[in-house]
Amino acid sequence: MSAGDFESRWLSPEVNAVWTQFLTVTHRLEQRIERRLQEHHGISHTQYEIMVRLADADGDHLRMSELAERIVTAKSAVTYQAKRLADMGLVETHKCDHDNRATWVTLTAAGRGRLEEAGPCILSLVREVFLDSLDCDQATALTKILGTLSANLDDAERPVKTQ
Amino acid sequence: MSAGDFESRWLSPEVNAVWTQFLTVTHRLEQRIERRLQEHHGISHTQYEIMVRLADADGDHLRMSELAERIVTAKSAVTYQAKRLADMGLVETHKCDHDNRATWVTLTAAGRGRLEEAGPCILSLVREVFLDSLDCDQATALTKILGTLSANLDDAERPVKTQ
DNA sequence: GTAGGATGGTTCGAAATTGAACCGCTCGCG
DNA sequence: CGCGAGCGGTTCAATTTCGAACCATCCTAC
Repeated sequence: MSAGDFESRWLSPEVNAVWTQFLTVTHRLEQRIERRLQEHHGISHTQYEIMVRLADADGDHLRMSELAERIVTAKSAVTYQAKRLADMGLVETHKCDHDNRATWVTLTAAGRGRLEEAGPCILSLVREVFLDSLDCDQATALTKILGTLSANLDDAERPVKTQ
Repeated sequence: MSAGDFESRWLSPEVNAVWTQFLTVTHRLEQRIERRLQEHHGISHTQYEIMVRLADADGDHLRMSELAERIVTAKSAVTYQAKRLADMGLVETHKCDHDNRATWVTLTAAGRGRLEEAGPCILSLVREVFLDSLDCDQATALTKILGTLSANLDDAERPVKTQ
């Protein structure tokens, strides 16, 4: 508590416990989602997230790099997964008229169908294990926490453009 | 708000936004940690976590499966990473006297040294981007949230032993 | 004791992710 | 126009992770 030198380099035991638990809990949750999705619906969490973003998008389509940005992965991973989803018939790819470089990925009817099965299934898990346990104060706190965390990450990402 | 059928299968827009942001933010944070660790200290986040758990443990050693449980990965992944850490000289493995099946993994002096460099580096990142932004209420809310989330995951993990 | 089931680890193959290298296309500026 | 910078995607090798199969050891009950 008063060991300034210590505190500045490491975390206090309590804070450290919170941080460790954060890591543990996010991993465990991720694993449960992954398993549920894989077992019940034959898709990975990444593939599910791709489809969710497409369904949210205007006209059910998005470019490769837009997808990469939204699901926070490398572009090459999106190329790979889009191919797999296309093989499954859940997604289609075609060139964009306006920009010959771009590749559109669009959700097929089958893709939408699969999403309508999988969505409620995994959302019920998320609610059950996570969201439903929050009381009102906790929910607003979590919202705020995520907001500032997001903003901090944004800031940290522009290394030079400071100010 | 009143569309009961809708609400029960999907998430309300606001809650959905929180959930999406949760996924995004955890991914982004993970990536920043990974990159920082790799660039500045030549180890992956998994390897770092292994060493942290060892340093926390009594006598600086832990068995393979204890490690697997604590960092929440498959046993085979621990075998793999322990081998890599051993190649770097940061860790040593030897058989346990009491149980011939078990393999002890212990932190070497070099490992402890590396950890003492890397720890403050990544913890400062975590504080800067995450922990320091929390006010008192948010911190206690987060602690509680993580606690119940953890408990919920525990419950969900015993599929049969209900009651 | 000893058979059978559980526990601890390793090995193997399959799948996924990453970053770098690369190609083609677009756009702005002279 | 046309050149060069930068964007959008793909490909490739390297790394990591997972789960299943497997072996060895331990332990309990008979």
